[in-house]
Amino acid sequence: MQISIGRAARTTGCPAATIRYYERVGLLPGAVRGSNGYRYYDDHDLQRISFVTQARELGFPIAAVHSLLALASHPEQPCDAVDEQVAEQLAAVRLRITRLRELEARLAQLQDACNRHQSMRDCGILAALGHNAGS
Amino acid sequence: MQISIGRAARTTGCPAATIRYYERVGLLPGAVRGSNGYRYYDDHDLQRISFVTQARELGFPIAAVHSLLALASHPEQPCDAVDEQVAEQLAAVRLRITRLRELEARLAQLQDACNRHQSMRDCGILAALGHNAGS
DNA sequence: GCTAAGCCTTAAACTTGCTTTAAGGTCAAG
DNA sequence: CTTGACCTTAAAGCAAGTTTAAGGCTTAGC
Repeated sequence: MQISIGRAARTTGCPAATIRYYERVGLLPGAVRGSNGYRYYDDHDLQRISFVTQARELGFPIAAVHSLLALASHPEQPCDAVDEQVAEQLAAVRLRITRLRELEARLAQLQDACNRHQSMRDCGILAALGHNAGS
Repeated sequence: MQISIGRAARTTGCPAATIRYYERVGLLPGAVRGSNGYRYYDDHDLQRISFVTQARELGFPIAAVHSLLALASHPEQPCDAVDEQVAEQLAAVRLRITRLRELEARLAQLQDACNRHQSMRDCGILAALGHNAGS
């Protein structure tokens, strides 16, 4: 069952332009073309698009998705390398969460610094940004 | 007291190339130039560089820093608008934290899905990525 | 049969927030 | 007076797409 790129986009949730982009950067093989030049996709292609989309949504950079795909094409091998990639990505996500929480604390503090007065002259926010108080 | 861009960079922690970039995009006024064409900065300039750097570190997009600077230059006005920007940014950060925690949960699950076996054929990770299990 | 909407094609430019490179002028030390 | 660190500019590169321009296909309605 062959479907056009627009339908593939609606099916997978990955925009058509992005599918073309993934093809260009080698994450997807060149699609089968109709006599009109249109790309057509079957179930297998859709699965691959989903794989890439899921991996990207999980925050894996394009290069990491490349290597996941390469690993996935050798089902005999042990999956240690895949594990490692996941662990790495998990660590990266946790680091980002930590950073963002620090940021959240600073912003909340900034919010407190204002709150009680009306003119910007005495607003703690602008003062805090001015010199490196708060960091 | 005038210092060169390199010293200003070391003092503020903002790389020289980035200071030039901020000047180009209008976050910093054009610096005073020596007869050699070099940029020179005084304390006031350094404060402005710090303001911009701090705001960027807090995740404010360039456009938001622009508007914070515009607001900061009218000290008579009430600071509601500044509050609002901070609140907005805080909300954005909290949203990102939420998203990242979801991501963390999915990745942790993915990690569990493997763990117990050795060949990629049965590895839950690749299976989970293949179709939209796990999402 | 014809037209208009809606889908497809490509290459190339735009986005954000810088960083890096290339090619060259300047300045301070030894 | 030469070496090395610093400064200048314009331009290209990065991630990861998105948007635009200019054009061809296809299909439903009249």
